[in-house]
Amino acid sequence: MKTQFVIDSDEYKGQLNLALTIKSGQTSQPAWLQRNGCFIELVEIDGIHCLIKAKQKINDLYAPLEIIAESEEKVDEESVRSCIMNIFGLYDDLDELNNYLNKDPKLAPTIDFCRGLRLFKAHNTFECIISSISSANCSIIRWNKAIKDIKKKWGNKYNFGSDTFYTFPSPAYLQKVPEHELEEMQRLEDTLPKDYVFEKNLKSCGVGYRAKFIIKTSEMIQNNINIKKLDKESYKKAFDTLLELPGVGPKVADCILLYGFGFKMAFPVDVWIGRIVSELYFNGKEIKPPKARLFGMQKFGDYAGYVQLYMFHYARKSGLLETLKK
DNA sequence: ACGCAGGGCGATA
DNA sequence: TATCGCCCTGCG
Repeated sequence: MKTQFVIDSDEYKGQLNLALTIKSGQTSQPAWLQRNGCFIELVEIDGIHCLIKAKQKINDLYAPLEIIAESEEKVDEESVRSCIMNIFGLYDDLDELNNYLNKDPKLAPTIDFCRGLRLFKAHNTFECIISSISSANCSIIRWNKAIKDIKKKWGNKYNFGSDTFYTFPSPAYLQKVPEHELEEMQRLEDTLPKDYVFEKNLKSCGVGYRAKFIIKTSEMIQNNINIKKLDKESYKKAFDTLLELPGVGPKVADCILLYGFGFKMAFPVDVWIGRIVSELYFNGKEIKPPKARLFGMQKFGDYAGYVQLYMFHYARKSGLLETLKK
């Protein structure tokens, strides 16, 4: 089945730069596959796995967003539409955001660098949680590869034409996978061929010491902690709940809340955001992450998530980041 | 080769 | 409550 439609710029507020939104290196989900100017990902909508193709003409921030959804069963077009609107941050009012940024002399310069940049939300909250845990103390390339490996080893395979995609495994499934080679070996003891290659364990995905965090977190989400209702909670309560998960500290929790659950007042502080805040608002005096986080949340309120996104992209593109490296 | 970057954790005061 | 060494791997 194929569902095809367009989202015009008059259906949301402000501009859209689809490519920038997807590629701005946000922590929550691996980058979408890019081919022939299309961005492609397998997304579950109303319980149906759909191959989503998203396309926007380049160099026109008001160009319509063209969507094609392919699935075996028929999927409701309105469901696809609202899912896409959410993923690409099209419910956010960028005109209003720019007005806000304009009032702060430190933030006004970010506007020109970030036109049409929106918060790229995760389509699978569990995947978002595991991605965020994997991203801690880790480069983007490395955790992206780790997530890809996890999907390939334990996800369900979907073929669309010549393309193969994998779902992200469920918590119930992921809590049971072997942590490392030794555990994989012990489980297979009786049936082991002589030349067996141990590669179906979490560590072989390159997650390092985070393997045990990932398994324990999967177990807790399966058994104790209900993440389905997290977006109905207050920010504070949801934050504290996430901190119970192993491998989740303040930065990771805020990424999950912002990109996975849409809490726009979250202000995830990594070393870079910490340095940028110190530079812009404290004359370069070092502000430690917990302080920077509180400062950001108090100063920017419901804009905190966007401010963090815009600050980082601005710092990267303006050369500020380079000067902060030393 | 080898030292460092990147968050969270557990032990320390 | 804050600080510190360690965890793992890719990169320069």
